[in-house]
Amino acid sequence: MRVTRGQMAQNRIRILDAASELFREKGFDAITVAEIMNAAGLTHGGFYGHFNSKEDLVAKTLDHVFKVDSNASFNLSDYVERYLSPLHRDNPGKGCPTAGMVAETRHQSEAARHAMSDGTRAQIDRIASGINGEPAERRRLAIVTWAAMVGTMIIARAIEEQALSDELLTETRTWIDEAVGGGVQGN
Amino acid sequence: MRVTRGQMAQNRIRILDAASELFREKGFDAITVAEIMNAAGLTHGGFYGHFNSKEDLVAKTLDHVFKVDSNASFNLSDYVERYLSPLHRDNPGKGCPTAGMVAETRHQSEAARHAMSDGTRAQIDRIASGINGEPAERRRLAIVTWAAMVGTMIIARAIEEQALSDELLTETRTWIDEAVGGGVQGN
DNA sequence: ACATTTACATGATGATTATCATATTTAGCC
DNA sequence: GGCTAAATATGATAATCATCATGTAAATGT
Repeated sequence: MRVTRGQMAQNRIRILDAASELFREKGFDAITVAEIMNAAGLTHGGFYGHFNSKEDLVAKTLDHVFKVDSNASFNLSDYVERYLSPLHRDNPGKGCPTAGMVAETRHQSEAARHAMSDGTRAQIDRIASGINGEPAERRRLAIVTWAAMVGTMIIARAIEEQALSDELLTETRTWIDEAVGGGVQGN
Repeated sequence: MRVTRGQMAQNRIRILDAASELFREKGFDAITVAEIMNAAGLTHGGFYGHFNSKEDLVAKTLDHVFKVDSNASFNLSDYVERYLSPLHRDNPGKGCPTAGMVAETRHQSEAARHAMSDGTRAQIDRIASGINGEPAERRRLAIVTWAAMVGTMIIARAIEEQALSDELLTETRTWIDEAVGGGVQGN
């Protein structure tokens, strides 16, 4: 049955939101088009009215999730504390799109990798804006901080030994506090 | 046709080596059992004489690759320089097993995640052994260094924009040189 | 109001792929 | 040297899934 223009636009968002969460949670390959549509409250057939292919959806999902992400207010210390937490580690579906999807993005379309470029650049700029010092130093520290956060989260999620996983989170957080804490701007 | 005990053992290694390279290159899901067996010079049917399932192979491959890895001689500065290079970024199949497989390991069996734990712990110890200072500080810096290396490589491989990708490699390398360079032991 | 288009549902289809069944050959043991 | 079991090859099978085909109802424009 046909629906309103507005309803259709809303459905599209619901699909993107569902895809975003499911992809972060289980990965692009493990999630089926039908599962995404179901999570969005629709059936699989309608999918191709919204997207050209699953590949297309992946790219659009990355665009979408980085757009949403950029609207949040940002305080570096708070962000790092929430990021490097067991809660975040244990809930990838609601968590950082980069930590959840970067690695798989390597095998995706150019459009998807382009979206990841944009998300990465924006994130580095955002982190750099929370650091004091010379521009070049701020940028370098922002890159290392972001890489360490993402790397720590991905490793922490992959390993079985919880004590080690916890330690990675704690130690990286402590290091960032020290390296960047003195340079944090604002409160 | 039946083969020698020795030949069979060698075939097993060939399967593990092939799996190791293909998994790093394309990911666990994208590679089929048949492809691995072909790369090992065998056909798909023989697979189940060596492993119980593909899931089993994934775990055994991680065990195998971290075992091989641990035999290499180790100098931190050289290692970091080779690691954070475009050559390494562009050849994941021959590259770091962690960078190539950690993210996907989250969705694998407990045995696989256990192997990843062991590999991670060994790697952190190895890096820490290349740093000077108090034990706790060495360990923390080793964790951050490793997380930043892995994170940088995963992101650098995922993004489309080469200039940004190159920059990530360079900046993380520069940071490690500064942070750890003064603390490097030996030559 | 009507005609038409469209958004979505239901129900194929064809490809892929892990795993199993069976055949074949020969190593390992007597 | 011959027997037996093992290692691999060849050839199913059954499930999964992206995508397509078609139906249906209601929204949109006149």
